[in-house]
Amino acid sequence: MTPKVSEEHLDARRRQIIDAAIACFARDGFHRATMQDVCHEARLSPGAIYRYFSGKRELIQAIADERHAREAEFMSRAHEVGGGIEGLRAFGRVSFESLADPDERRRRKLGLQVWAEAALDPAIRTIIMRGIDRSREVMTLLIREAQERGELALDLDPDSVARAMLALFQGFILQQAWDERVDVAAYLETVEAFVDALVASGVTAEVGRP
Amino acid sequence: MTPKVSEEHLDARRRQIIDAAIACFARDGFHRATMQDVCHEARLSPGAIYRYFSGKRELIQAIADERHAREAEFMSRAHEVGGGIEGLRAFGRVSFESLADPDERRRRKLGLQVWAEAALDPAIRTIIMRGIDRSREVMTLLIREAQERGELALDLDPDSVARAMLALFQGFILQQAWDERVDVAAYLETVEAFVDALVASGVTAEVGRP
Amino acid sequence: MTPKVSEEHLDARRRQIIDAAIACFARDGFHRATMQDVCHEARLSPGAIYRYFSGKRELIQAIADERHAREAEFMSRAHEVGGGIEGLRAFGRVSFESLADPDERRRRKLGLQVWAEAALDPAIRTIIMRGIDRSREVMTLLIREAQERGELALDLDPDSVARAMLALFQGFILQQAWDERVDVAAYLETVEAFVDALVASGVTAEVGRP
Amino acid sequence: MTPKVSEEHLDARRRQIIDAAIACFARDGFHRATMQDVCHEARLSPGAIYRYFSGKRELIQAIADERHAREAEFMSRAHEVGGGIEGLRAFGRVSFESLADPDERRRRKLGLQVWAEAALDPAIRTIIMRGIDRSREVMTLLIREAQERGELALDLDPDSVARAMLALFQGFILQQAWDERVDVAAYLETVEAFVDALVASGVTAEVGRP
DNA sequence: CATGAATGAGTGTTCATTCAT
DNA sequence: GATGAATGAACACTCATTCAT
Repeated sequence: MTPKVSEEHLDARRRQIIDAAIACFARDGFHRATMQDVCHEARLSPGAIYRYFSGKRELIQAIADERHAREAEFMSRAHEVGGGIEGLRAFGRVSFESLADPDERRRRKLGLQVWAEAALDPAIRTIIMRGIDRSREVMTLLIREAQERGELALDLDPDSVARAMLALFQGFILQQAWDERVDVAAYLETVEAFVDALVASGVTAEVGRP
Repeated sequence: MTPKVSEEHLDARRRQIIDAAIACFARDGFHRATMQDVCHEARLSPGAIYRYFSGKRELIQAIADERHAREAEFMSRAHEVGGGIEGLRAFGRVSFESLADPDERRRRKLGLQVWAEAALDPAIRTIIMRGIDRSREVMTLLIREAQERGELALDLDPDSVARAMLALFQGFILQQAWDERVDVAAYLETVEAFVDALVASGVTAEVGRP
Repeated sequence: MTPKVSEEHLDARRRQIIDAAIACFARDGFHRATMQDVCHEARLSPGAIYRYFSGKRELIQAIADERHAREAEFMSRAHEVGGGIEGLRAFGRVSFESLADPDERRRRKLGLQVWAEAALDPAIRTIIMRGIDRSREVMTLLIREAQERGELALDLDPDSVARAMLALFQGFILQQAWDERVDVAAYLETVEAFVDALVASGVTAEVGRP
Repeated sequence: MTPKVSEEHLDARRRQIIDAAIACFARDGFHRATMQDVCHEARLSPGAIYRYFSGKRELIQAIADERHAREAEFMSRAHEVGGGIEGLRAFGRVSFESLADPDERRRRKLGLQVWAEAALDPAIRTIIMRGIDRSREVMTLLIREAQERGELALDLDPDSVARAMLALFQGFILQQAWDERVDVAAYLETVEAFVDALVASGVTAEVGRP
């Protein structure tokens, strides 16, 4: 009647399985990787895995969920730093810096599989959209703040700018998934130059007005 | 004695099969879509399809190849318009305008599957990289031209800028794959605002120097 | 109404197809060799082949039939030479000498496929049994003649001796199918020594009787 | 925690599958018999069978391997009886007596399929040659022994005689595969008469020499 | 709780055969 | 007569999932 196994044990098992699944899915993709592969990687039997997850689909969703939670964490950290342009910059820096970690890079590669799956499976889409929409909202907020502070031109559509900032990150993830050697630092510098230019032109425009 | 069907017939069959495959793969993904699905969609028997393609893998590669060819066509069109910033702008416009076509949007959605596959399968990667690297090279060239003409700041790394421009496009494809309702026009306007800002700040910097 | 194509043409086509089939079946076996293989080997289309043979099965049967005819020819040649032991010896020599020809060896290898098929398919069995039973009958006859002439002991069962002589040939075919290097001449010599011994002991027994 | 089934269970399953395969393959041949047939015969699912054998090919090889092991057993039994001619005779008797068992006869019929396959597939060839070469070596040894003891003429080539003895057995297997009704006892008697004759003529020759 | 043997529907693919041209 | 594109019923094999132990 009372739980025979501690809560920690259960959590540890879940972690063990999710980590194994991440390893397998990142290596071979969701569809080529088999549940047997995950079992071997986790050093667990199929029965054990099916005790924690109802099936492959749920395992994929759990992984997508994890990514979303991590994304949300980045969000909050960015917001702590400050508002307006400064917050936006912090957000970008935090995001790109994470790509230096090879472990995170592997996760991102898996993230690409999730993105593709999201385009086909509404359940996955809902999960990842929660994270991405949240990011966009935070950025939209920061952009509006920047506009209010006069750091950014008022005629820019905050939502589109947020989408563009997001695209600059997502596109880089793609390019890095295909070729590990791309220079993160140089790219980040360029992204910051974009922001600088946007700010500069905004100010100029402001100043230029009578 | 010569019932050999015409070359056109053969080409038409190939098209028929590829179109059916695109429909199926875009709907269900490469892995969930079965060859039987493709057969039904193409109203052809398995044997017929295997006469034109050696297997599912080759079908996927043929589709990836097509995308690459289409991409290359966009390239050349952009280059015709002009050099420097003007060429870059044309390139963006042509690319984004294509996204208005619902048929092209379906293809882009499938393209996302190809991107994910490319991260796992070197053969697919090679195919799509041909197209993407070509795009990047053309853009890098246009950016260098713009720098020489004084349209763009000299301290920008042309390759990274090209990557960023590409990312602005790729990221948008992603976002559109998840939510069809995103506003293409507004996004394009913002991307152009980015370019304007970059040009403006480059000129200013130039002018500002003694 | 009148045949547009000469009888010779038809026969030539049949030969062309059978030869191609022999080549393919000897190389890969009946089951692994495809009708397409036969088509390529014969430089003919499937439609053409199906005009001459109703299917793969009939093609196999036609090949088995050919072997039977060839076997029957050996028979008659052996009988021409003479009766009794001399005929038996001639029969053996003719049979084994044919194995020196590499082309015939290839045919024999195919013959092994036919033997295996005969154990499963009554139609094939009937065909090959016609040839083999005929051989046995001829040999039984020769053995009886030899017994009547006092060349062979009377207590030998003619049918069993014929079976044994046949087995000495068939077993060698098998061994040669697995290893081409076996020494035909040495083997033939041994078989003849067997016959000599049989004759010698038969004579001795005869002489030994009061 | 330890639901790992016993080693015996695993062995029993292997047997169950091999027996089912033998039944199917003997009935329809390797190529006409489907894995589904084997599944039904074994009352097991495809997945279960593929847990024990990697494919149809391995199943065939396992069956060939079994035959080889059985052959080797006959060998050793024959050798126990004695050396020289007596051993050779024992060898023949043991081999032919086994053919009285209908179960063994079914296995021999399947053996014919293996022989045919061996002529095409080097892997199968290697397996069966191990058994057959071993038999030949043992027989060659016995023949040499017989020659040393003066039981057999010295001018006989031991290897060829061994081949001939083997052929007498193999050829009979063939003939029995096509027609079950052949008289094993009569044939064995004839084979023994051959050996008697060989011995008699050898001794005579020996004695006849000054 | 965990195991892993077993399931069986479903996969990509083949190939003997047909038939419009 | 001949062609070869097309058919479609199998085929060998896989793998997510279950359940007796």
